Amino acid sequence: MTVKTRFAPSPTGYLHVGGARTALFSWLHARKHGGKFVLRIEDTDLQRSTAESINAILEGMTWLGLEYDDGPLYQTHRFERYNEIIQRLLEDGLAYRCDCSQERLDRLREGQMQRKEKPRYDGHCRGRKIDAGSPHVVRFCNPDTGNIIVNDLVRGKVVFHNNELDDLVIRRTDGSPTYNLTVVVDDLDMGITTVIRGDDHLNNTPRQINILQSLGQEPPEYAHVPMILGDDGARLSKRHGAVSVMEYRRQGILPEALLNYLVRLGWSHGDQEIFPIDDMIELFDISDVNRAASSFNTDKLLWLNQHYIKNDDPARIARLLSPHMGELGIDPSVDPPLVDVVAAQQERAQSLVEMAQISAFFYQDFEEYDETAAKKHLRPVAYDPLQRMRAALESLDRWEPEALHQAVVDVSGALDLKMGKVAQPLRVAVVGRAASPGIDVTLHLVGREACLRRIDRALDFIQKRMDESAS
RNA sequence: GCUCCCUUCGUCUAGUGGUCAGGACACCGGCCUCUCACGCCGGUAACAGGAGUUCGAUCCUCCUAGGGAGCGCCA
Repeated sequence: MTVKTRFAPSPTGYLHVGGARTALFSWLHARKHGGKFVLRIEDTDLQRSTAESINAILEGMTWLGLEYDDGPLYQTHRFERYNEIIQRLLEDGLAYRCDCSQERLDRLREGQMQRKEKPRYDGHCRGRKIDAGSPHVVRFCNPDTGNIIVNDLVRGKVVFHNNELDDLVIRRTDGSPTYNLTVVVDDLDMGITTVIRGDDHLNNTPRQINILQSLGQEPPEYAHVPMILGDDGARLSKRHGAVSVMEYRRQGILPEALLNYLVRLGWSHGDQEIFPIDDMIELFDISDVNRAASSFNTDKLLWLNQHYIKNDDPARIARLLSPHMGELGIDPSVDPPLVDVVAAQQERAQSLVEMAQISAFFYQDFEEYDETAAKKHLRPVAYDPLQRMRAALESLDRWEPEALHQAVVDVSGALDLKMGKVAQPLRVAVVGRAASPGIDVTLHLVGREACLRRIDRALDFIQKRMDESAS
């Protein structure tokens, strides 16, 4: 049988990293086994489902490259089918109408809680004949005895007792079907062989198996993967920072870095840390996923991100960096070529946002010197070296890295100074900070005109300092 | 409250009835070096607790503690 998995989010928010990870696992499982991966939108909650949310989910899936072979399928388009099944269950006596009032249910619940029992429906309407024309819900007639055994691919064997379960509502008063019914019907109709989802659904599984069996069907395989926690061990939420997949894109994370990070959360293959997509598909095995929840660690994600930035084709990184430059008000299509900037900065940034920030000086004069850098390097002792550097640079007829490097070496030699004594003031003068790519590449990319202009500015700056201390 | 699930360095994890309990991120040293970064070398750091089984338990069993999920006319 061909493997078929699905990702079935409810469109009530953004695609968050936890959802993205279960989607990734499902996708990997399908790809590994040459199967199909389906995207299904569980939008039966008409109050909370929104079109924006659907778009956000689709956008997130696309960005991550988790392409689906079928879908998106919408549950709201399938109400007829669900009703057909509900009707069948009613006719077979496996479901029944219930008109218990909210008050009665509340009272029942309250009494059970007081007696320290698990709150659940008491089957009051099971034997009653309720007119189909009057307001009612439909409940599934859950077996009273026996066990349900789930052989979970991640959890192993989990046993549930039917006497712990109750008769759940499968159709609301307004005629709409509920989650536990729709999942069962959809997974069945779509031929899903492996249900991979968050472990918050583990407790729903026996109910769904019961419905499935009452329809005369065999349950699919299940794999309940643990959730993702925040740095502090609490359930991941907005206060931990970014939870939306698209937020990571805004923060300059590469999709392959996020995927690599997510696949290693709760899963591993020996000591391997770097997993390009093809490796993941080859090596991933859903049954190797850990049972315990794991905490999201942004530092490690950034490390992976830096790894991918560092090792990727500069042209691609430049393309991805471009919008982040735009955010800073820089037109990335002017000189120097963004690809050259990327090549120079590739090992120096953990994110595209950071790369944009540390690369702005290539395109525009900086506002102010970094205070400590100026204090340390733009001092009176640096005046003479800077002035000589300016002269040397001005007379240079080739503005190329080798020639620029030689110029710095020559000036240091002439003054009998270590190279750093010349290069650092020069760097601060040209970039405004104490850190940048190699001084030769930096000067080259900034360009002659801007370099000379900024050196003059630095000389003025030092002159002013000297004047001030003299008076 | 009841049912189900989980527990190895701060974090992600490997691991076996006998290991100096391994790797990665982070952190701390050092090297490289015009700065930063990269890279390289080294270091700190963990089997939740208690019983039992066993010649021997991180590993098997039970209990406790802690964490999580579910118990909706939400999904």
